[in-house]
Amino acid sequence: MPELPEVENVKLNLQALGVVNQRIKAVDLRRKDLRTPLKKELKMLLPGQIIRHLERRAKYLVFETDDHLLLSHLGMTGSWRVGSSADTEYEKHDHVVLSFESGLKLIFNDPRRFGIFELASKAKPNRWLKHLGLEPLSSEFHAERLFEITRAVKAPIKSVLMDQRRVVGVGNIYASEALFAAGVKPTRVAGRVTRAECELLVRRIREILRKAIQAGGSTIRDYRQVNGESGRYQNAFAVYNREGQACVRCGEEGRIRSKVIAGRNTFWCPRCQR
DNA sequence: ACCACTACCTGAAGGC
DNA sequence: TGCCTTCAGGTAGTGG
Repeated sequence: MPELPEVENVKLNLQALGVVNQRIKAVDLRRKDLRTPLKKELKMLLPGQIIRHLERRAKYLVFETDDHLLLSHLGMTGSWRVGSSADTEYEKHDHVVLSFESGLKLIFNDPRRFGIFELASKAKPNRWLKHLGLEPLSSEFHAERLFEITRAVKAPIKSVLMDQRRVVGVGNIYASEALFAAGVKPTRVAGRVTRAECELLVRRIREILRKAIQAGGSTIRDYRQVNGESGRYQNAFAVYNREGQACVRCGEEGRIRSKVIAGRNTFWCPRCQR
């Protein structure tokens, strides 16, 4: 997916469009399900509600309205784009349309339909949010904390970074990139990563996520900013999808290796990462 | 309890 | 050109 920087970028784009404080006019569900059913309650309960607040939690967009929470997850291929009430043409895989009284329209497109669009209660813990771990850009995410949560773990450090119950927002791309930047090999048993390395990992993860947000995220294929433009951070990848290429740090030809870890293709430089 | 692996779905790219 | 296989920003669920 869309990892933290992409979702954060969508949030910032929507905030800049002035979605907060707008009143929802209609919710158009153009099919019956994404990863989970698109329930009729969305159509019944949302019109008339004002969006009071919009935040990102992990890789979820959380719209807070007067009486509800509205959760949006982009899955692997989801994107929100702007339209206006004048638009009546839809594209393939446009599954949800949120219309506002101002005339603004938001359209959710998701070819693979791994995304989620659901109502949640303000009062009760939500099934999607309740097991989420540390926000990497918050102060709760620091070297000592990462050191603690990795101690008993025998799985590779990359799995911990991607495990949303431990650290949220870091997905397959940024895990490889952060491990490279910190000089830590993705296959290292998490429990054997040193304090000093945790220090470096925390710093690099933060740095890379921030830079990626500033670049509008990474577009591999489907992800788009809300204005339809691609992100730009894919141009800054040091290792992701660069198997066999020269390492940007040590310069040696044919250095970047890849291997499946935690079910996902993983990239690293065996010379720069230990 | 932990960890690796599968399934969910569509479309693009590569091999033949 | 076309058919077949593989792979892709995620993650809940499973089975060892």
